[in-house]
Amino acid sequence: MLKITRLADYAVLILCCFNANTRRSLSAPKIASLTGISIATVNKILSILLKSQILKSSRGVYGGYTPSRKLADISIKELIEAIEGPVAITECIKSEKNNCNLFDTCITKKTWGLVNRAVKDTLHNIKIEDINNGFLNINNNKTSNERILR
Amino acid sequence: MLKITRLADYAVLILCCFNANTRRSLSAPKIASLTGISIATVNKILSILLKSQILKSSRGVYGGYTPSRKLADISIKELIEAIEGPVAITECIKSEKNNCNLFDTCITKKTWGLVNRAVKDTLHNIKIEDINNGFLNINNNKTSNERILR
DNA sequence: TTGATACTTTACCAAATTAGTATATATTCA
DNA sequence: TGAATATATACTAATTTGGTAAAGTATCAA
Repeated sequence: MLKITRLADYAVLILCCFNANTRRSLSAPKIASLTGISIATVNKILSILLKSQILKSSRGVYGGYTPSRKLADISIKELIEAIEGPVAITECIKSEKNNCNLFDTCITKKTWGLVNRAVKDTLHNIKIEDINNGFLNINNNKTSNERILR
Repeated sequence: MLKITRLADYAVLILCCFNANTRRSLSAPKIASLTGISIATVNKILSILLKSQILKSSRGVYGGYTPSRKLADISIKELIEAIEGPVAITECIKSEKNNCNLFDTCITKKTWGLVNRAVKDTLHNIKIEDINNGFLNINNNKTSNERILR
């Protein structure tokens, strides 16, 4: 199904807990209580986001997590890819390594490549800050209007 | 993962076997040999597309399948939805029925609604005929450029 | 130095989804 | 009547997913 995983969904929700202005770090238990996600699951996600260097952390009593970059620079696409790996709406997109028997003869491969790019662009253009501001403008950028893909 | 199922992928490939000009019907074995998909799997997909009234069929020695409508009017979105059900990139999109514990409090719900619409639009704008012509213009229509979603 | 708080890593498992196949039946027409 | 075709249902193996558990390591303040 054309669906992101629940963990990726959670990752976005978690990033939305941080405030663009105050540089406050948040502990995992705090995030769990803010979002309603279980602490174990929160931990799992945070450690992935840490490895992807989207978050940084500090240990100890006053430890916690903070975004490594501005919320205006962190996109939904990044978060989804941190959790799920590269966005690839079909098998043939993610691989040189031919994981589909039809790879060589298939005539729709090219199409999926284009669709994939369109989806990725959409996800890339939505930043956490946009969500927090409650204001979203989901358009491809102007250049995409002239883009004729073949 | 943000991926369509392989069967949905196949469905698109199968529709691409039909020719916009000749109204020839194709048998399941013929489609299997054209695409390289196994006959059993082809049968499975064809019967789904039949129920969705995207294809019509006739039995008997000269039987086979034909698209119910023009290839210019059949979108990728339709085919994906025939196989997988409505496009819903998150749990909260497809349901009144609250399948996510966070439904009531979640602040990203609205965002996913907008992303979902953008993805659906993209898929809707690609028709089988476009693929067969090898010419694709994946843009949202002009009105979408002015669309400010909030 | 000790204990509370928090991060970190790894592994596990149940449930759901997916892909593919198999089997049996019905219809058409030469 | 038999060959070619559609139609329907059920089954299974493999994979993915969501969620949890357990056993650490680090920091800091009392």
